[in-house]
Amino acid sequence: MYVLVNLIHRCRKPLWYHVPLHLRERHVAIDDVVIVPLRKQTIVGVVVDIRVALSAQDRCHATKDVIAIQTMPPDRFYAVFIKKIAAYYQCESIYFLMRLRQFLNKKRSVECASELTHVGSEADATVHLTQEQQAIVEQLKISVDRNIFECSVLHGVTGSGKTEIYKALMHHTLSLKKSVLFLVPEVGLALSFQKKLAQCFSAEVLYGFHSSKTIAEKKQVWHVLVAQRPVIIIGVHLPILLPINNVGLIIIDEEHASHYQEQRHPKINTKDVALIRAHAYNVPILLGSATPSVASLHNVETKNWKLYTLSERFGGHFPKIKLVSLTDKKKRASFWISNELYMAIDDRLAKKEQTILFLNRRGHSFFIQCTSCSFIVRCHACSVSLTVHEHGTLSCHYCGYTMREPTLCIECKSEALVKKGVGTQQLENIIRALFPSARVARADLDTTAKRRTWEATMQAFTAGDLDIMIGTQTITKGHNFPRVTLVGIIWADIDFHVPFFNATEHAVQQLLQVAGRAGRSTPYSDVIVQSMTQHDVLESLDERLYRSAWYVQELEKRRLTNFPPYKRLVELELKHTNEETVHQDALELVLALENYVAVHGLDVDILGPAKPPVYKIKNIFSRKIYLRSISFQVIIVLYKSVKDHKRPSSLFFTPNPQQ
DNA sequence: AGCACGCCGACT
DNA sequence: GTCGGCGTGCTC
Repeated sequence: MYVLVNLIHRCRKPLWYHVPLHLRERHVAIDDVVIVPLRKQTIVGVVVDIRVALSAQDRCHATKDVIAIQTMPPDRFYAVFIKKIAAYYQCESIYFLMRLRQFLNKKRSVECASELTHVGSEADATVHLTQEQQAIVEQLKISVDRNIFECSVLHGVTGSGKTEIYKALMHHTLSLKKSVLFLVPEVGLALSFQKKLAQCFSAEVLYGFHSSKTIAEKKQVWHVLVAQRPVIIIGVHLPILLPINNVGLIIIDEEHASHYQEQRHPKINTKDVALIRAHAYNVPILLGSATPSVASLHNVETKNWKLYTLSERFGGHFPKIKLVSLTDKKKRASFWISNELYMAIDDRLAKKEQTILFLNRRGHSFFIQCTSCSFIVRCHACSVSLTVHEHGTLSCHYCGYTMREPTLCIECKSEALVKKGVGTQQLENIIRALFPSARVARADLDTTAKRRTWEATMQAFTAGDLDIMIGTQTITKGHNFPRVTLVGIIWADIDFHVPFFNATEHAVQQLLQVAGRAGRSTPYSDVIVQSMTQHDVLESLDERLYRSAWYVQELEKRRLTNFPPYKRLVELELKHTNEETVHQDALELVLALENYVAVHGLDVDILGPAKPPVYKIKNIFSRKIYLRSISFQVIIVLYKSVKDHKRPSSLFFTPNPQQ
């Protein structure tokens, strides 16, 4: 017997292998995962065809033997699901299996890993719900019971207790012997949720599955899935691709987060894949957020998605929001701290209350420039300036390249080097100088290596051992600090002018998330929003007005500019080591696309080619082209007409791109 | 993806 | 004459 195997190796041609006698009893089938030799390596592949004997033309090579047939967790919908996402991302199914590679590889020894020994008391299963929460849970339970595909958006203002609803639904799903996929947009959140949920679920049903878990811990999950036990799996990207036969509910928390899209190609978006999975498995999916995405809210209007609202805070009250211009020099205590913010911080210190200072410094950041020749220290491999870090080093956010801070200008040898922009480190120094007696800490999560100190900072802040915490996006989500009565946003409009259709959406969501850290258990609290320019969005920066004011305005803007959710958008990215080559390829690709659209009379807009803001990463140049249409299927037809053209650059397809 | 093969430039 | 750059193409 022979099998045709698609290799996990970006080897485009499937190859024939012989199934030796001792493996025949395993009844190899199409879509089975097998381990086969290739040259001197052993690699994983998927069976795509089976023959009793090979014809003469197929047998031109001496076929090698299959080494093993891999035991996968049983999952009757898995093959169909993988085929659907392969069609959505216009790539081969094998790419998705590559993400699960470490579980498929030879080392079978780990498969019989011993059961974890559980320590600690049995978890307390009681969940206390408000009437508002209880009513929502009862509605959602019905779709879990009935096993039907249903999308629900849970719009719960910050501090309204969305987690309590998740908990109740998790209990219910487990009681039906079904599993829950619980997804959050970053590892730090996955860790803190696991801690929180461990108080009401035993370690036998609660599993984390993400990059900060060891391989042994992940193998443990694999083992549990093979055994088909009903479990809760918490993660970011990977869990949505696991074969789980008994999924009963998928929960996407912070569903607005752009982080759900992976950074490397194919740029899988966990939320989109989860929607496809829920549909393929006929299970309900719950999308929770204090600031639901425009796309999800629009689906409530047009696609019969359900919308549930938690409009009251569990404890505490909503903060008072104050807008302050940063441009008036006379009104500043320091360059980045307005008088209003200074007075407010001073007031909280006197009252022994806590302050969060938020600085969003993605992209433009803290760099070194020469004042005599205006040279900026840049990365040699990426098209970005190097960022100033502690201990006199400069490093690149994209490739990690690090160098010592120069004392002379590299270009003109002048000594007139200045640090420009604002960074959390610099802000910390300013705050320490302004408030020498305050206990100040910084919580930015640049490297995963710093996770320990980051957690320690979070804990100290929660316990009240700190007065002021300075941080970036990582402090915007999830955490509950009861003693915070002041949130200062240093530079609110920093991201408003990013050239992407949903730039303001992401900026507003982030600002509301961080503003929501204030007043979790106090009757009063303030948010001071500092900005460089006047912006009408900032005027209505109140989460209670999110749907009634901001969303309505933003939706109208999208309609007028022909962007999602009114049109479907796909990003094509070309990459090559030579900039001239990628530029030529992009021009030719646009011509080919325009030609096909004209000949076949398709209703598709072709935007670009554009040189992206960061056009070189690790010495690879990039160009982007956007395809826009009412119909995703028409975009696919158009893409298929050009994807296999011969060109030096590699071409990548990203549906529903998130800036 | 690796790894081998192969065709041109630099060097003992 | 040989060493080694990496461009091209194959892997059952």
